[in-house]
Amino acid sequence: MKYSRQRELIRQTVQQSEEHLTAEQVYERLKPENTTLSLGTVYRNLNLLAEQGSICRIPVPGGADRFDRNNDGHQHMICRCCGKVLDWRLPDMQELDRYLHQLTGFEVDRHDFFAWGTCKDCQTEI
Amino acid sequence: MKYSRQRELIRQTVQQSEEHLTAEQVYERLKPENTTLSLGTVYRNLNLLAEQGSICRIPVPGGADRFDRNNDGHQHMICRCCGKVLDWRLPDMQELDRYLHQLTGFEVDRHDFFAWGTCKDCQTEI
DNA sequence: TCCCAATCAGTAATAATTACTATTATGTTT
DNA sequence: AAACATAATAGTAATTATTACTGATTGGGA
Repeated sequence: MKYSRQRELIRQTVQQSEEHLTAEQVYERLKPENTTLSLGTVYRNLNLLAEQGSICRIPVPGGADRFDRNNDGHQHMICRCCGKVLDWRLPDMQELDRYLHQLTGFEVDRHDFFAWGTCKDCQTEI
Repeated sequence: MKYSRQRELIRQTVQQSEEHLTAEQVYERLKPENTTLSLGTVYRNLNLLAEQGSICRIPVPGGADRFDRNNDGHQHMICRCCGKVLDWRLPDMQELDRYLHQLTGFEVDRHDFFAWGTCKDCQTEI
């Protein structure tokens, strides 16, 4: 893979962010300083980086995919009300994989675990 | 909620299918016998039925949502190769909810747990 | 039977993402 | 350092999944 300034900027943006950014958000953050940057370039590079493993895709059902600097198998909790995404960790995923393999012959290579609900802030608002 | 012939047909189609159908697939199955049926009607009713709990939405990351007759909190395994969706069951989800609530205050009302990988059939093909 | 809101069909619009194409940048070879 | 091959880009068009809109139809109670 050939170096590109754009890809480098996109990787840094995701890796330096505390939030889980969408492609659009990455674009918006970089566009002011990089006027010729194209949204297509952001999408293409986020896909490349996710495939290659340097960032992690969070394929949020019913919304735009988000990207996360961490790629260490943590899970996500999504608030139906405000769309916030929280991280948490579910232990013993490997054991689950072994169990599933025994049961079905399925070779699992990744998990997307979403817990849907209402976050603390939104509960008090209602 | 008022009765409608279209909604009834859509519910039956999902509930009688062994597979996990997309809105498009439900439409394709019903269209030949119901020439005036509209795709919008299929989407609207699938949403209604899912909200009301008589069918279950499977929001597949990176693809069209699928609908399942079962609504009993089972999980799904998706084959990257052929797109097949398998069912399985993860025990003790309630305990997990309690744990998450204690940890974050998040009120969890549903889980989407996807295990991604390669199914038995596709493994032998490669 | 009359009425009204729920539902429909058909179409247009939207949102997220990918595909296409001509141009530019990168790394390598002379 | 100039020339080359090709990966990557910008900008735009296209695609996919889904929702919104509108005027006609239908279900079910008064």
